[in-house]
Amino acid sequence: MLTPRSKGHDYHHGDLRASAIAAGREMIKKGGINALGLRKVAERLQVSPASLYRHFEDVETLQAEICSEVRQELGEYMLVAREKVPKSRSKSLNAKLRFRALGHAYMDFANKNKKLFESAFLFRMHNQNQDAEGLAWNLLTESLDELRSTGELLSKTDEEACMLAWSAVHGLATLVAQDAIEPERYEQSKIQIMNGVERALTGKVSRSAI
Amino acid sequence: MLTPRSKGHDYHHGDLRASAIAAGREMIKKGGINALGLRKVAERLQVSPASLYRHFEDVETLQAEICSEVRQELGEYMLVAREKVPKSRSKSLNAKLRFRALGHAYMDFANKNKKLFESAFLFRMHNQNQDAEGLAWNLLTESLDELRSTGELLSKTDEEACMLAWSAVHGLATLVAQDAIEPERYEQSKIQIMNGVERALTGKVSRSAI
DNA sequence: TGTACATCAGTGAACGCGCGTTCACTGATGTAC
DNA sequence: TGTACATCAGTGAACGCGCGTTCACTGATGTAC
Repeated sequence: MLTPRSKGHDYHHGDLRASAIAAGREMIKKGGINALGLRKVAERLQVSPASLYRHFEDVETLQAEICSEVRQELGEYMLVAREKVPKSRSKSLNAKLRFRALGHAYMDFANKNKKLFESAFLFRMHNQNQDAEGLAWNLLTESLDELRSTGELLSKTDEEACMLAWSAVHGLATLVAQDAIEPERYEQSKIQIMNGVERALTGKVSRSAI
Repeated sequence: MLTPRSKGHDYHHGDLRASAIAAGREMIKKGGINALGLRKVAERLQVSPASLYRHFEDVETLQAEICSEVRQELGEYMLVAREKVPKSRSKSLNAKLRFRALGHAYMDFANKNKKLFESAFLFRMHNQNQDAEGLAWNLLTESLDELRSTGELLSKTDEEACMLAWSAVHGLATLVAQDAIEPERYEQSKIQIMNGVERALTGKVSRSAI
């Protein structure tokens, strides 16, 4: 069970599949979805183009798998951010802070990974609709449940809460990913969005939440 | 000054530039930004590929001009919708209705012209930053001024109003354009967004506005 | 422990394709005389 | 009104390029005996 590297130039790559996804991810990260190409991935991995067909049906499958992976990353990024929120005495404040952390994380991910974020939603595989986008979405509804259970959610707004929160946060994320927001205004904008959403959902904005 | 058509097969096209933009627009409308190609446009117009270089520096210029035109269309679509709003007695109700009309129009345009909308913001020409996107944006700030002058805008929200309104509306527009919203839920979602935004900006939602 | 063999992840050469762009050209048009 | 000429929007053929995909192949690996 020695590592295959030890034997001369490895005829077998080791884990070409994972490497291809990682390499493709980097290409999208740098140049957007159109920068990804099967031949370019092969060249980057010092491997023949044909070899990739052992692992992916075609180039679209590769695209879709990378995008799915990025959506998963986004969800995990949000999860981590939420868990970092320090516990506060008040349950309701806690719920608000956790909610805001999710929103911030979503937008920050888009800001840090503009091209990846932009691409992630362009190709959804039809076979698995709610795998990864589901994670971000589930975190949102979970968070709204939390707010609701502490009585912070205006009863009138309950139905529309999800839609508004999602659209507003996704909207700014999209704008920042497309460089439509001046970088120096981003942090401020992010807070404005969360304030607006919080005001719409709860009728006010907690000072300590800002 | 007879129409050039009258003379056999027209060697000169008439207005190749405008035709090319129109043809390109249709291609993007059907197949997204990647469906646009210089050779395809030429073929569609029954014209040699080289002829297009009399009117466009390269294919990117053509792309950019089409996208700019679509942004202009979007603004005009909003303008028309706003002017259709019947005048009401109350100035403040009037301002709200006009505001909502703008938001609805923005999202409706995206819903009716998914691919065009999606593409419109992908390519902004660097030479003219605020021509056409400016129109939609200017209508928004104009509308917020209107709300402010009737005293409907919460003073606290003033700074963030613009950002929230823009992000929320643009967010749903993006989602619907990418087929991330089930068609039968679109109308409802649209209203939810505008209710949420209005609540965030004014602290309440007028019954007569829904 | 050594040998024969099936497996299958890789190779490398070739395929056809459509793309954007170039170039020397042609012929319709409007203008000057 | 008729003719010579400059203009310039079109032609059509060719360019090189990079792409996704295919195919018969090769050789490293693990397994059965």
